[in-house]
Amino acid sequence: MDTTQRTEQQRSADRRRRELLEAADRVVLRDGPGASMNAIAAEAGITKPILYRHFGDKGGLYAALAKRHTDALLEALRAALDAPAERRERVEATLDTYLAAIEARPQVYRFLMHPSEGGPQSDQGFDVGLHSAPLLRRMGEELGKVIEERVDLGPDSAQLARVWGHGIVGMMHAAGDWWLGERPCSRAELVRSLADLLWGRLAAAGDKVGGPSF
Amino acid sequence: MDTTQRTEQQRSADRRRRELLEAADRVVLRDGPGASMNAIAAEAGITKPILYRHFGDKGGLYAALAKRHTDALLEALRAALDAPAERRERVEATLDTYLAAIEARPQVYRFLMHPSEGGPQSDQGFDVGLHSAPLLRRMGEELGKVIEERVDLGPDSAQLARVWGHGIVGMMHAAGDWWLGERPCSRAELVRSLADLLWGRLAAAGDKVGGPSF
DNA sequence: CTCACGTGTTACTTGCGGTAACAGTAGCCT
DNA sequence: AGGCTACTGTTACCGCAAGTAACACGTGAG
Repeated sequence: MDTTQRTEQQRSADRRRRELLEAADRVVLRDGPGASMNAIAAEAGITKPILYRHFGDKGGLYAALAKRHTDALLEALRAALDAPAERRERVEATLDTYLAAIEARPQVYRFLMHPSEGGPQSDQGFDVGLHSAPLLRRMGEELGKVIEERVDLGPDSAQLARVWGHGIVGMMHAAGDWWLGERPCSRAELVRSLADLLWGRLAAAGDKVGGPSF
Repeated sequence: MDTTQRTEQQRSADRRRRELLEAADRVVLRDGPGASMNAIAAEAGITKPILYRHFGDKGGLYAALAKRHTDALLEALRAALDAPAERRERVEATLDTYLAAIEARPQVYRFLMHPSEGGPQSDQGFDVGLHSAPLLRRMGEELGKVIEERVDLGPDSAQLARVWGHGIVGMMHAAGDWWLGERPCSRAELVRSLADLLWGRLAAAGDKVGGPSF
């Protein structure tokens, strides 16, 4: 049987794969999301066809690359989410974890969310919709699950929790994206503002009376 | 003076421009967001360089195309947002307006948000980050302004309102995107769920006691 | 020794965005 | 009238990136 040999070679292949991914990571961080397959292959010290043998096409490489970061981020979020603390505290910790991650590695973040906006002639890229969506979807689904597990929402809780999961993730993402671009306030303030929003402060606030021109 | 002639020709150019945009619209709706400049030119009955003379580059065409739809959507949202009604009603109307729009024209929506995911060899596209962001940004800014105008948030209201504007838009967008893909419930239910979230139901709900494995 | 197989290469095709360089046509000026 | 300008349109091309075919080297098994 060749099982032993096969596993041997598979290990070798896996190691190469990891090396290639790390090289791709370096290139993406340096050249921005518009990195070409040629550039990645060069960084890895090899040539294009090998990349294609390992990852099929550019989407495959991207997916593998995204999965690494996505998994790491999701794990951090899960930790914040599952901490034994008050709900508000957990929510703030989760928001802060996410925002800290995108603040610490904006290049990675931009790669995952908005590929192809780095280089001079820029685009020439692949697709984001096919990959960024999965990241947000996964986050939304996970959060939905956690909400359903830990919060008592009465009937239809499953549906409601999923809606909220995706909605909250989207809120976090959009606000984070905007914040990262404009930096209008500190991270802590942003976290607090968003938590306040989730805590119903919009409903609780009063109308402004002396509105303009009404 | 050649002002008359100039305006004359400008009008002609504007008409052509509109025709080209409509052709582009048709192609994008048919071929998905991966439509090539050649295809658009062919649909318009002309050839590529004319498109480039009118729009500069693909980004220009995309921006013009996006602006049409974006403006229309924003106007509808403004109407729902500025209606003379209770706040919760206005919020629900706005959410419903947005969701109805993306439900009615999912192709347009997918083009604006996730270009390049239609065709078989798909990508080969331009960038979305540079264009979808502006749409969400504009919506977030507008909503933030309205919130600041109409809701009494105490000190720091400007900042808070902007954060909330972007956050709520992101929530709406992510939930709508997910909903559009999976259709897990009716539009009305989704609107209600999201409004409930904004109304602080997350904070108000109790913990689930018999959690699994804790 | 040879044969299969995995790793690597060069050299190519295809298809895109984008750009010259050229051709026809309308109106204006003298 | 006849030429000048300005616009619209074309064909043919460049550059570049994704993806592929075909060939070359090394190595362990029979």
